Parts: sequence; C-alpha cells; structure tokens
Amino acid sequence: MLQSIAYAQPQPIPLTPARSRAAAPAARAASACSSCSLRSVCLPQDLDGGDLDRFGQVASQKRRIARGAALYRSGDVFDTLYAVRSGAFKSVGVSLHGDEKVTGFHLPGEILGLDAINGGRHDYDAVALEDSEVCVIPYAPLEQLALTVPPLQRHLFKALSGDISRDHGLMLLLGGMTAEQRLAAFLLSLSRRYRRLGFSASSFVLRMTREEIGSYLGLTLETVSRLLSRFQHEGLIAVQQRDVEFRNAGRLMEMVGHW
Amino acid sequence: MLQSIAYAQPQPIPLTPARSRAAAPAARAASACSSCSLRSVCLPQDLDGGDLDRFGQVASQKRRIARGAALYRSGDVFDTLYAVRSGAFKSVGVSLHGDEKVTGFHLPGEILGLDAINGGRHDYDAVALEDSEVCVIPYAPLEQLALTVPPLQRHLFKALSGDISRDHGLMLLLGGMTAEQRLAAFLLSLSRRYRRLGFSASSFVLRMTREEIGSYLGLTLETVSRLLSRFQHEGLIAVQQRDVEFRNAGRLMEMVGHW
DNA sequence: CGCAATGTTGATAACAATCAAGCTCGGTGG
DNA sequence: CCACCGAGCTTGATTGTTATCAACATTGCG
Repeated sequence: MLQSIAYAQPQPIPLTPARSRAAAPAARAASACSSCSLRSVCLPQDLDGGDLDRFGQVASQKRRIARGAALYRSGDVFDTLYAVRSGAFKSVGVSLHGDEKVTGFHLPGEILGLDAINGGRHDYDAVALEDSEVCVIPYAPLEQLALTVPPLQRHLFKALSGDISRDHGLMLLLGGMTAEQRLAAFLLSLSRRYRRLGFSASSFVLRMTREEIGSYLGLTLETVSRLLSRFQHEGLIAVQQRDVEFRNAGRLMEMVGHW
Repeated sequence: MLQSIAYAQPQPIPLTPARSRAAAPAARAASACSSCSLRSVCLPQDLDGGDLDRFGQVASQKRRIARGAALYRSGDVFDTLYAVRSGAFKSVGVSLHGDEKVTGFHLPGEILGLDAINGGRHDYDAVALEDSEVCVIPYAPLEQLALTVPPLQRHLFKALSGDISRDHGLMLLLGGMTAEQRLAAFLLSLSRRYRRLGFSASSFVLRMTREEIGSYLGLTLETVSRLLSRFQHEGLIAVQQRDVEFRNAGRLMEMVGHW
C-alpha cells in the first residue's frame, strides 16, 4: 500500500542495523541469521553451522512495513511465514458485522502466519503498530528444509505447539476472568515478553491503543482506561500515556492467581 | 483410576468394532489405520501404502478410558499424542484458585496433546466424557517418521496450524460475543464436527453437561440453561436433555454473524 | 495553530452472575 | 417394583460488573 520510507527505531531494539542496499520494498541480504541479535529467541534458535546457513538462505529476504500498513490481509493466499525483526504487529479478525477484533500482538522474534498453514489462506490481517521490519520465510522451501534438518522440524513443531498453549491460556483468561484480572494478566504477559527480548520487565511502552487492548481482552476502551487509572491510584503501576512502570508486580500476579 | 469394563457404544459411531485380544488395559492390534473408518478424518488421512503401514505401526496401541477417568493430567510428562477413536473428551485447566475451566471438547478423529509438545508437560487434564477409546501415538517415533514421510510432516504442520485457527476463532467468540451468540456458535460448531464424522448435522446429542458448556463458553450453567430454553421457545431448536435438533439453523448462523 | 486521534472520567443501562427454590430423570436399595 | 436419592437441569428474583452514551482533556501531527 504505502512504500517504505526511512524511519527511526522508536525504541532501542537490539537489532543489527539494517543495511538495505535496494530501494525496492523488499531487500535481499546475505544470510543474516548468524549475526542477528534475535537469533536466540527466533525460529532458527536451535540451528548452527551449515543448518543455520541453509535456513538463512531460505529466510534471506527482508520487508519493511510502515505503521498502519498490512503485512498481509484476510483472504490473501498463504505462502510465507514472517519473523518480526523490529517493531510490532497486531492480528485483526473481521467479523461480517464489520466489527474488528484483535486476536494477538506480535513482538520481535515472534512468527506470523502459522495459523494459515492449514487453510492456505490468511484469516486475519497483520497490521504494523509502528514502522516495522520482518524476515520473509517462504513456506514451501521451509517445509522442504525441515525434512532434512531434524532440529528445524522439531523447532517448528514446538513453535506451533507453543502458539496453541498460549491461545489456551488466553481462552482461560477471556472466559473466566474479570476485567481487572484480564488487564493484569495482559500487562504481566507483555512484561515477560519484553524481558525475553532483553528489555526491562518492569518498565515498558505499550505499542497499542487502549482500544486495541480492549479489543484483544474483550473489553471496551473505557474499561481499559478506567482500570489503568485505578491500578495507578492503588499503587500497582505508574502509567503515563503509553509508558507503564510496575510498582507492585506481586500484587498484579496475585490478582491473576498464578504466573 | 477405574479399570476398564466392557461397555456399549452410546451412539452408533462408524467404527470398526474393537477386536481386542488382550485383557490388559492397553491392547496392541495389527496395523489398524488402513481399515479404520475414521481414517479420512484422522491424522494419517494423507497417507497410503507403505507410509500408512509404517504409521500404523507407530500408532498400533489402543487405550480405553472409562467415563470420568483421565487420559492424562496436568503436570504429567508429555511423550505421546492420542487420537480419539470413539467417545469424547474434555480438556480442563485448573487455575490456582481451584476453579476449573474447560478449554476444549474432543470428538473422534481429533488429536489430543498437541499443546504439550512445546513444554514437554501437559498443562491440562484430558477427561473422558463417556467411555472412550484412543489410539496411542508415541511422539518420538512419530517425529522420526515425519522426517522420512513428507506427507506426514505436512499433515502434522497442518493439524497444529488448524488447532491454532480454531483457538483464534474461539477467542473471537469469547472476547467479543454475547452469551446468546456464544451458545449459537457452539451449537453450530458441534453440528459441523458431527457432520464431518458422517452424522446428522441437524440432530445430535450433547456429550457434556450444561456446566461444562458454560465453563467452555465463559458462562454460568444457569445462563446456558436459560438460553437453550429461549432458543427452544423461539423455534430455533428443540432440546430435550442432551438431545438437540436444529429447527432454524439459518437464524442461528445470522446470530453469530457468519459461518 | 488547529484539528483529528487518543485518552479520561462521569452517569446510566443492560446483560449475565449470583443466590435460591424446585423439578426431572436415572440409578439403587429396600 | 417402588421409593428414594442425587446429579443435572430449569426457572425466578436480585445484584453487580461492564457496556453504553456523553462530555471533555490531551497529544501529536499537518
């Protein structure tokens, strides 16, 4: 939709500086996985040596997505997975009533598109929450490679399985918890994911609007806003716009029940 | 817990009669997939010839689970997948508050345990809703086999991916829909799954209690009961205990928005 | 600087939970 | 065989949480 424009990283993501040499929206770079700072949390995390190189060849292409633009849209034919390199995405499902619903948020190192392997078409839009970059992983060659690289096959099975567990956790959350518990769980979940990327677990920036959070959690934006205010008054967090800082993470964990 | 006892199929499941020749709770049979009536909807659906035989050897063992007994429990080490052969199961997650929540129902042909591949341990209990039988699929040999049988690897990827899409659909449901819409969606979902098994899509038996339905949908059992009554009064369905018959499926679909 | 998008806060209303009472059916024992 | 018992289910009355409607504040961008 929009052609990519040079832009600054909004946060100090630990990322090899993109050295694009093409003006085209997609740039082909030399096998980059071995030097990527996200390797330990990304798809090829169990690979090394020749296996890693071969994977790097499959996933050598990068793509930049401007804030608000879609990486893919519901109905698009599926033939590629994407690994988030920098930035953040949301997955959005559109019901026939026209109302949108956010089904997930995706941070660096996470894989987009796994849910479309089965049907061959995407059921959701993947929209960039900020200017972002992804690694393009063509699916057919990946599947081929997985047949000859056991650790890759194993990791793919695990990645898919992990998505299922995560979704189950979220269902527990949506189905059985109060608004307060949902928001607490959401904040804790973000915290863990940022920590995994090497960021502070107690202080981070929300990349999404109150409305998107509400949509994701099955709440209205007003309820999200009210709860954030209340959490602040109660000394659990400090919020200022998109900046969140934990003041009493233990109490938040109690609210959810475990974690 | 309870040892298995001879029991009758509560419904005419299109299933090769079990010809167990051992009294032990687990019976080893000759490769059965090629003659199993569920083959077209089960894991090895894309296999034939030698591949099917090899898969049948991996999955040759059967196991019977009495109503109310667990196939596995949260915390158990994961090393096997299970394919439901007859009967039905629920997956139950237990929060530290002690309250249980049903995260899924599993009918014949469906695979149990996929969510545990990643963590190596089960996070949920799988409990039989009625006397049931499963095929035991040891995971390590399956993974091994998938490396040499491309259609098997592909199908496993699809099966995992399909679970993810299903979960996303459910999240849309739990997060954004009214009680009425959730129940309508649930009934339609069951209908489709029964049809896939060769049963009537418009008339079927609920294998679970109102409480279990409520838990699954994030509602109380009273709300489920009230809604079923209301659907009946409105001429959408006929309910009598566990028996459900659609009277106006189109109207139900409108309620949900699509499907 | 002004406008549109985002966020906050308040008042009211609706939907579903909770509490409570009784019903139905299937199984079991007298 | 019948009576009883209990799990599962239905229905009603009331409460509470969260949605909805509405007004206004703030921020960032053109």
